[in-house]
Amino acid sequence: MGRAPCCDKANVKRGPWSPEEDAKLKDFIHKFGTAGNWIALPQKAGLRRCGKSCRLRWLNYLRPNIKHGDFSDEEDRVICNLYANIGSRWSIIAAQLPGRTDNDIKNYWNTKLKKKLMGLIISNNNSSSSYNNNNYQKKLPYFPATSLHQAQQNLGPFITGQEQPIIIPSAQQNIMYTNNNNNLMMIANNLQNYPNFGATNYNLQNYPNFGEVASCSSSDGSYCSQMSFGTNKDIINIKREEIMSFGHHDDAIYEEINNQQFNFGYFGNTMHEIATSCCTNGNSGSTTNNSNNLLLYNNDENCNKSNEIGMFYY
DNA sequence: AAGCGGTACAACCGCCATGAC
DNA sequence: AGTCATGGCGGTTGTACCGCT
Repeated sequence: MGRAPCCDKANVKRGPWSPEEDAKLKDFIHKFGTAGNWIALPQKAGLRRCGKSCRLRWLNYLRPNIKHGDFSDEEDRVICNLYANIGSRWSIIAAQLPGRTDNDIKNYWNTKLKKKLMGLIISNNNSSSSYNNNNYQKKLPYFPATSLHQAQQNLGPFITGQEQPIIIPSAQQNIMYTNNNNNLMMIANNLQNYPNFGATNYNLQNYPNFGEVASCSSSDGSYCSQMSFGTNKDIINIKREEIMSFGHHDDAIYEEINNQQFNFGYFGNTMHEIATSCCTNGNSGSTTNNSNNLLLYNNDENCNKSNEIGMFYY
């Protein structure tokens, strides 16, 4: 037996609210408040609506001082910053933006802001030139680095000091990078669509040298096996064979650091694997020093590199 | 003008936490 | 301590609108 419905679904009106209904709800709440009981409110107010529907209508549209649309750059920045830190906790994000509702912010993120940020992904075969547009870059939020101490706390056992390589969970969602022009990119954010990914949380945006320099190089001319952030000391060794074999090891993702394997996340069972490589011009395998593109690929069922998801430019 | 696809956003659904009893 | 009603929340859906063909 399931939960009893909160209202008689057959006898309540659904769909868009009419101005008359809005007026009734506003009038009632102004006179009597909600009395702490939304379920009983519609009957008292003479509305053929579910109590939950009344609550939503009031909180999202009728209560005073609600703002709609026209998100400012500052609001964009706050949303991006918080999303990068806490994910889709819309109510918490909304609490930082007076007049904004969680629903509004959620819709804004899903329909506009995410695309705005992910506009940095270069689709197949496109050149990166359009992403050098200054007008666009100026609007990007910037995530300042904090302390090494905090970074070490966040990274836990995976950072042993600046002299040591660190793991970059390259496919972890919501990781922000900036280059030396303060241009920000969100990398691999689309991987949030793989629900089991991210079993381990990292917060690399607090790594002190993030926000400074990002570069990519090839050690043997055939593929990128190193990415550098900040200084030459901060080398991320990416063993491409491992990255190319996402999902091969019990659906886990490994990187090898100092001859030790670290598992830093899982994909679900049904996804096709993802491969990465760095390159300068969108062609896999043609990597050169100081490239600043990262390609993501879908792999097919046989784990052969298939179509490109997109190229991240940073 | 009609059909179609894409987009934006209001509204709904269902799960979960909380508090009253 | 257990049960249940309610509110809160995030994900998803429905639909109006718009631009393109």
